[in-house]
Amino acid sequence: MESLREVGYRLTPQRMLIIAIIHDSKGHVTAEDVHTRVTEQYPFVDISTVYRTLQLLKKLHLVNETDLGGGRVEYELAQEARHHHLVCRRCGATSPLDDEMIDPLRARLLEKHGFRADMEHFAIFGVCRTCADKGQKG
Amino acid sequence: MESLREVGYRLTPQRMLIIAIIHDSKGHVTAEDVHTRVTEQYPFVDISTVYRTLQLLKKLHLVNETDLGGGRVEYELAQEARHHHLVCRRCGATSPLDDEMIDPLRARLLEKHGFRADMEHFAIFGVCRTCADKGQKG
DNA sequence: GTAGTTATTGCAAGTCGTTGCAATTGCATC
DNA sequence: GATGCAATTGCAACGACTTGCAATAACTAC
Ligand SMILES: [Mn+2]
Ligand SMILES: [Mn+2]
Ligand SMILES: [Zn+2]
Ligand SMILES: [Zn+2]
Repeated sequence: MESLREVGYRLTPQRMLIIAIIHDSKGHVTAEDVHTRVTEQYPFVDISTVYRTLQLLKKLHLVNETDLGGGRVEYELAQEARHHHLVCRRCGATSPLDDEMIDPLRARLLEKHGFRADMEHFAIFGVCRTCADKGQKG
Repeated sequence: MESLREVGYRLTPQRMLIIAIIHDSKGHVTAEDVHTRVTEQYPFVDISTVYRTLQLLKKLHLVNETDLGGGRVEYELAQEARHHHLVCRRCGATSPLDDEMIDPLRARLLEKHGFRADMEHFAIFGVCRTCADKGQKG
């Protein structure tokens, strides 16, 4: 919470509120979600401030940003245990995916291309088992 | 080119032009690129028609859509050989990535989760070898 | 505590992309 | 080749997010 100041950023009431809200949120929130909750306590905060703060927290790797295809980007506290999401194009269901599933790819990219891939919080689109079964596709 | 009609869509001059432009383009183009070239030949086509046509071609798996972080989405003819892109967050360089690198992940997702992942044209962000070397990070 | 410096904010305007709707047009049928 | 109907288009309005800028306020030094 004080970490912002340690890295040379100013600790404003807006930022404190936004950070607290992100911490209190279970799972993903949109910028609009955050803005709604911020203005309950501090009515004059502009949504652009929320967006700018989220960008800052993302840059500092304190939050992850992901587009799960819902029309608005989602944010989440950067967890200890990295995870990702599978998103079904048919039914819209999302299920979490352990980072171990994609870690081999990260290793391969580093080994073969010298590329240090972030892959902090991926959304992988496709068709879930349930929908594939329904479609009799094999 | 006639494939649209075969699948039950109407073949309009706008669509024919847009498809021809995508075919003639080497590599990625933005909707604005396409619109600019369309209006050179057919001045009254609206950009919303370009967007709608690109969405349609994407749905039919004739083009791939990807956000490489450049502020506008890029489109590309769906190639025979699938590929992806590595994008360096520091220098902005992008390099193509053979699908073989991520195919094992696709297989693992199907095997362990029954999930048929698309992963048609991924953008993977991170730090390229050159930038990592410059930064003396190991 | 005051003053000065500069980051941050709120606001308004801008950008990229999507969408509702009435007018147009492709295409099937006669 | 005329008629009818639904798909498609152009246009304008909208939605999510970003950005320029002047006013404000956090921090630093006294
Ligand atoms: Mn998540
Ligand atoms: Mn490509
Ligand atoms: Zn599903
Ligand atoms: Zn680089």
